[in-house]
Amino acid sequence: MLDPVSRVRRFNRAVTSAVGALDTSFLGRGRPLGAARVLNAIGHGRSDVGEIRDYLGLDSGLMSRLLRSLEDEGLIETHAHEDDARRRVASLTRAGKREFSAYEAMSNTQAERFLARNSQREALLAAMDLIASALTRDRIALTEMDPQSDEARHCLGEYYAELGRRFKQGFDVSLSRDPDAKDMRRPQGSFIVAMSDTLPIGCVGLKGSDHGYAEIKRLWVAPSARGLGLGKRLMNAAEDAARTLGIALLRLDTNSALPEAGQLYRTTGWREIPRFNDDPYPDLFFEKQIRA
Amino acid sequence: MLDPVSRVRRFNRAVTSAVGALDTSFLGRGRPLGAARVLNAIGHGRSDVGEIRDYLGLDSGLMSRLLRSLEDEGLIETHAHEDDARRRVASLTRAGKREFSAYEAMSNTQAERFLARNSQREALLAAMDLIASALTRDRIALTEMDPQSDEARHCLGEYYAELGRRFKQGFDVSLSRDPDAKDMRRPQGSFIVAMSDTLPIGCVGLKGSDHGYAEIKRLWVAPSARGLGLGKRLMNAAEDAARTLGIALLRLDTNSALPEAGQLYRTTGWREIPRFNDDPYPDLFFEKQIRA
DNA sequence: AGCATTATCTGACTTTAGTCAGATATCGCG
DNA sequence: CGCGATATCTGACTAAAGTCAGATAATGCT
Repeated sequence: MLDPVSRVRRFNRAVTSAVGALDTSFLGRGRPLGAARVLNAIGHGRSDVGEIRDYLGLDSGLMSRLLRSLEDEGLIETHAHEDDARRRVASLTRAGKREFSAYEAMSNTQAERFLARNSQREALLAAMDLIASALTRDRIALTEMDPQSDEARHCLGEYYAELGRRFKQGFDVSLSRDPDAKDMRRPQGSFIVAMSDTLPIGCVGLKGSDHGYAEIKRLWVAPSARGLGLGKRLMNAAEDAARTLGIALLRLDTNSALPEAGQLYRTTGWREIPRFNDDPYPDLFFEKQIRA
Repeated sequence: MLDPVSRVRRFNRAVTSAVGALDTSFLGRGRPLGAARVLNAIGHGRSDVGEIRDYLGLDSGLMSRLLRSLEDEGLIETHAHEDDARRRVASLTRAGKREFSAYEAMSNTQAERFLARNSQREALLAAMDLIASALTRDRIALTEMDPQSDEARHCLGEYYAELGRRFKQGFDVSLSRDPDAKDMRRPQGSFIVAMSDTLPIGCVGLKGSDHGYAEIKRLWVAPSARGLGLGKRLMNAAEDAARTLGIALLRLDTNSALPEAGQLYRTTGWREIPRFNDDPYPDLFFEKQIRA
């Protein structure tokens, strides 16, 4: 049982039984699993009834009854949607929030126990990130975000750390031409984060300027998400953003110590040009004309 | 959402939905999940009705009805157990085997598709092994096996490959004092493999001799299973085997390039002794007196 | 205003899963 | 042989999940 397929199937069996255990523990709060799932979906911020139904894959009749039962328990309230009175919006009552926290606490303890029982903590977490990214690759969402949001700052931190590891001389942001956050916000520019579920796994910045071109900055993909074509998706999104901002010419700088980046640019219509700034880190410069 | 617990929970969500997808595809064969699970348990070699019931955690009434429905479909037959007519033994009919293969094919294709869709194949497999080992650590079974079984040879192959990587001068089995398989079979000795589900993840050999002592050889734990105390469990099992064989003195040789092994021996009652053989690879020698 | 579309809800089901109290047959052991 | 233990089965339930055909109400578009 050593071939790749058997290994995947062994993994499936192992997680199936672990997942089953969590479901069983959820039953411990005296509520059927279906109702518990709806309650948790609402707790995690999914308020729109239709959205919850899609997310959980429920029939509309069933969904309606589950909502009713949670309402009867006094855990949720529903209101008509502001802009469309056909739609309903659910929210937790005070009691619902308590109940939701109890489920959250169970999930958290279970996760903590798993981590505490095992000594290869960092290796396990990296393995989990990798597998989760592979499993959810079709559900990676690219979202425009503020360059100073938690998600963006996480990505940038990881990006700088990686440059520090990969450049022979290390990397110090303060020596680099660090773009101003405001140049990566509309209307000057844009900052796009790739989210897999709740985890930021990649980013790219579009930095506007008044030199007649905008720059692509801080393209980063988490190690656990490489090989999924995410770099290309981020670059496309950045180009789309540039188009909506009426920008026709893009430039970027990079370093030959990051060969996969250079490779990506060369195969997606970028053209090498002479140095156009005095940042000490980059040694490769590219330009791309985009058409609206 | 970057703290360890959130990462574990993101992983949980990702695999939950993947596992759910497989369950749904199992429904595609027009049979409720419960019946499909019983059929697959039988196909995987679990024939005893009680064993299946335990494995799947079913009530005896429910189990009985599921068996009956599979029988009505003509997929299985049940007979009284040879030695105990109260127990029943189930087996697949020809049609049952066909149906089972159809489920197997679905599981295999799903696994293959997952591997094919992702480029980091080896990294993914290693991550899956690691997580599966961590999740099933309580269910790792140590089994005495023939040193020439597939499982044993897999372990030995991995062991030699690892020595090759860790010894500065590499490792060539033919230069080492490779123990004869027959010295690691009863009644001379023993060979023990640690199985996690169907995957061999560790081994140890007990090599009998006529010098008044036996040797511990080929202690190996798969990288994905380190940190679970498996080395110690394997050593204990080998000592137990020695006791049942009436052996009172154990020796072993090892190399200082494998510090975790030396550490294990020192903390479990082994005492360093002078070189007792002319094998070119080891540079550390230990001995342990065991009491019956 | 009229009408097809959309979102949700209600009522009337069926199927699946699970529970529990006996019934039946066999076994191990004195 | 007799008796308590064990393995499975049957019947009679309940609960949960899921299905489906309308009903109701609001919306978007002409």
